[in-house]
Amino acid sequence: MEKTIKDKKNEYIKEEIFNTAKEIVSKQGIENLSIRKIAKNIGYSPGNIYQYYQNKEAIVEDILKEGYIKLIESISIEPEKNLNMLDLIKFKFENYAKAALDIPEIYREIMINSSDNILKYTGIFKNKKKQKGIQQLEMYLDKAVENKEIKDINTQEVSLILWSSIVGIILRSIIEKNKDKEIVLDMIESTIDIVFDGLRL
Amino acid sequence: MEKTIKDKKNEYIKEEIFNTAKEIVSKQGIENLSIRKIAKNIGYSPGNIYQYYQNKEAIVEDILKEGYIKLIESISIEPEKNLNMLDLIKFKFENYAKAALDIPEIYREIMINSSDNILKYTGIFKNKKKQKGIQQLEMYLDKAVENKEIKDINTQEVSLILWSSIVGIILRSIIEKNKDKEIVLDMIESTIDIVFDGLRL
Amino acid sequence: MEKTIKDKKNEYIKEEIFNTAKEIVSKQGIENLSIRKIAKNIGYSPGNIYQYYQNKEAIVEDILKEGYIKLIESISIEPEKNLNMLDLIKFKFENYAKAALDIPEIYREIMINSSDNILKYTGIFKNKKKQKGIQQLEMYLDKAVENKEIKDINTQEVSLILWSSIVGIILRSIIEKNKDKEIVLDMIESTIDIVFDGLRL
Amino acid sequence: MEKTIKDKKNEYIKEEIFNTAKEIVSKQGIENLSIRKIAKNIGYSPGNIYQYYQNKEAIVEDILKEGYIKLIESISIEPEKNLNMLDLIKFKFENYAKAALDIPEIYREIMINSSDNILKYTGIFKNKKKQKGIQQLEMYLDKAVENKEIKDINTQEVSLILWSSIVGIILRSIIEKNKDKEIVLDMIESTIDIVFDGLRL
DNA sequence: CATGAATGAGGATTCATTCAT
DNA sequence: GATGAATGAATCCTCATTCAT
Repeated sequence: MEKTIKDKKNEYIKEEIFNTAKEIVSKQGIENLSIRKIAKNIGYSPGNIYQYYQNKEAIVEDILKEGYIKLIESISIEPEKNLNMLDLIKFKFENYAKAALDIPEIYREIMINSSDNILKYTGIFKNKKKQKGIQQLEMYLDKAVENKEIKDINTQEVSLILWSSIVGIILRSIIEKNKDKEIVLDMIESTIDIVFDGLRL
Repeated sequence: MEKTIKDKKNEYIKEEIFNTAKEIVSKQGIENLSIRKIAKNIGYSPGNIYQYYQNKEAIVEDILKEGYIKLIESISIEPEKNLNMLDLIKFKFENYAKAALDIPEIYREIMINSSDNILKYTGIFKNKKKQKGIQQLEMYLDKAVENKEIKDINTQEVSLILWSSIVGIILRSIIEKNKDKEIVLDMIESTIDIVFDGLRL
Repeated sequence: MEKTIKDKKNEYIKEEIFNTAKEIVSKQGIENLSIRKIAKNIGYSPGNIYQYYQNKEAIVEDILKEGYIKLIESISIEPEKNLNMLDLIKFKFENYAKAALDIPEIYREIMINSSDNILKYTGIFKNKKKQKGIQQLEMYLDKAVENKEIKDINTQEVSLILWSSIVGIILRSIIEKNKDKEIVLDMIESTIDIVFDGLRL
Repeated sequence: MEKTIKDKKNEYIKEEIFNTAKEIVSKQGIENLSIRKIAKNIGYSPGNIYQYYQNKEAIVEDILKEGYIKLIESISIEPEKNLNMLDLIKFKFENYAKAALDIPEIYREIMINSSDNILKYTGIFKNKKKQKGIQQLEMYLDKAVENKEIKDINTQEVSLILWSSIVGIILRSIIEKNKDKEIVLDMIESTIDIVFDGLRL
C-alpha cells in the first residue's frame, strides 16, 4: 500500500520533470533544454533528475514520444458523418496539421530527428513496418480506387508522396515561424485537391 | 610575386579550414561543428582559425552560402532541347534534387535553419521578395497556362505547394539517411506528374 | 537543521570565493581578476564558481559594494562630544580616509570606475541625486554658515571642491602605494584647515 | 646618406604606430589597445610592430611620456603681463587643466598608473626629486609669501595639497566623462581662490 | 624590412553527470 | 529520496609574442 503511494508520488515528480522539460522545449527550442534549467524550474536539484530519468536523452525521447502519440491520436479521430475518401483524407490531414501546429517545436524535432529510435515512428524509406499514418493513408487511397473515386494507381507510392509533401509544408511553416495556421491548412487542402484531381478517372 | 605565393598559401589554408568544417558538418551535423574540432583536425591551434575567419558564424555562413549557390546553379542549367513545361519542371527539379543529395547535411542545414539570414533565401511564407526557385517555378507554370498545357490556376499557390512538397521529400530522404537516390528522384517525378495531371484542362 | 549546516557550508564557500577574489584584487588590481585565478587559488574548478556567483561581474559588484558600504559606515560614525563644524568635518573625513586606506585597491577601483552602476554612488558631476558623503558635507557647511563659523558661501560648490580634493589626495596616496597613513591624514587635515581659513567671516 | 633616409623612414613608421596607438587609446581606452588593432589600423603586420617597439608596454610608455610632456609644456607657458602669484597660479593651472582635458584618456592613465616608470614623473609622496609642477607651484607660493600676498606657511605641504586637489578634480571629471570643461575650470579657480583666501595675512 | 602564420596561454561561461552526504 | 557541490570537458574567442620566410 505504502509502495503504491510512493509510486504515485514518484510518478507525479517524473511528470513534473517531463512537463517542465516540455515547456522549455516549446518555448526555447530543444537546443536550449538543459538538466539544470529543468531542475531550477521545478525547484529540485539537478542530481535528483537522475532518480527519475536515466539521462537527458531519455527525457527528450519521452517528449518526442508523447508528441508522436498526439499525432497518432489526431489521425485516429473519425468524422461524424460518412465521407468520401477525398474528404476523409482532408479531414484526417487537417486534424494532423492542427495537432502538429499545436506543438511546433516538438513536431519540428520529431520530424528532423535522425536517430533510429525516432525514425522507427517517422521513417518512410527503409522501414519494414509502415508507420501508422502512411498505413492509413494507403488504405484510404485503396478504398478510393475501389470506390472508383480515382483511377488505379500505385497507392503505396502516392501515399508516400502525399504524406511527405504535407509534412514538408507543415515543417516549412514551423521553421519559418509562420503564425498564420489558416495559410498552412489551405495549402494542405489545395495539395490534396490537386493530387486527387490528378488521380481522377 | 612573393605576395601571390603567400596569398595562395593563405587561400589554401582557408580552404583547408573550410573543407574540414564542411567535412565535420557532413559527418556529424552542424550542431557538432566547433572551432576546436576544426583546429584539431587540421593540426592547428584553435586561435589560428581566427586568422582566416572572423568567427565560427562566418565559417558556417560560408558553408551554407556555397551550398545555396550549388542549388541555384543546379536550377540554372538549361536543357539542350526545347521542352514543354512539364518536362522542363521535371528537368529542373531533377537537377535540384541531385544537387541537394550531393550535399545532404548541408542541404538539411539550409532547409532547417530558422535564422533570418538564411530564411532570406529559403523562406516562402513571409518573404516579400520571392526566392529564385519559386520565381522560376511560377514562371514555368504561367507559361504552362499560357501554352494551354494546364488549366488556369493560381500559379502562385501551386508553385509554393510543389516546391515545399519536393523539398519535403528530399529532406525526409536526407533525415532518414536514405542512400538510394533513385527512389527520391522517382518520387519527385511522380509528384510532378500527379500534380500536372491534376491541373490538366 | 541539516539544511542550516549545508547553508552554512554554502555561505562559507561563497565567502571563500569572495575573499579570494578580494585578495586578488588587492594584490594584483581588478584588471587581473579572473574566474580561473579565483578557482585555482581555492582549489576548485572554474565552473564551480558559478554555483555561487552568477558571473564575474556579480563578484566584482559584491566587492565594490562591500567597499562602498564600509565608506558609508565610516562617515556614519558620530563623535562622542559635540563638535563645531570644522572639527566635525575633520572627524568625518579622518574616518573616511582611514576606511579608504584600509582597502586601498578596492577604494581605487571604486573611485576610478566609469560604469554608470558605480557612478551612481560616486559621481558628482551629472548625478541628479547627490551621494551620501556630499550631502552630509553640504549640510555641515550649511550649519557652519548658520553658526557663523564661516561666511555665507555657495556650500554646494565648496562641498564638491572639498570632497574631490580629499578623494584626490587619498587616491594619489593609494596609487603611489604610499604606506605612511599619517602623511595622508595630515594633508587632509591641512586641506580642511586651509579651506576653512579661506571661508572665515 | 642612405642611412639617414632609412632612419627617416624608420622614424616615420614608428610615429605612425605611435599615433595610431594614441588614437585607439583616446577613443577606446588603454584597456582596449592591442598590437593587432594597431597593426590593422596602419596596414602593417602585427609582427612588424616589434621592429619599432620592443613590446606593447614600450608603446604605452611612449604615449604616456608624450602626454606628460604636454602637461609640462602647458605649465611652461608664461603669461604676457606680470601677474601676482594668485593670478599666476590660476593662469598656470588653467593651462594645465586645459591640456589635461585635451587628452582625457591619456591623462587618466598617467595619473592612475602605479608603475615606477610613471611615478617618477607623477609621484608626490616618496619622490626624492620633486616633479616639475610641484616644484614650480612651491616656488610661486614662496614668492607669494615673500611678496606678502599670503602669510608664512609650509609651502611644501600646501603645494602638495593644492596640486593633488586639482588633479583630483580633473580626474573625477574625466572618470565621469563630464564634457563641460567650464565647470571644471570654474571649480579649479574656486579651489585656488578659497585656498588663497585661507592663506591671507 | 616586412610578413603573417602559428602558438600557447588565457579569458568567461555552460553543461551533463557523479557522488558523498 | 533528495541535495548540491564538484568536476572535467566543452564552448567561443582574444591576445602578445615569435619566427621562418
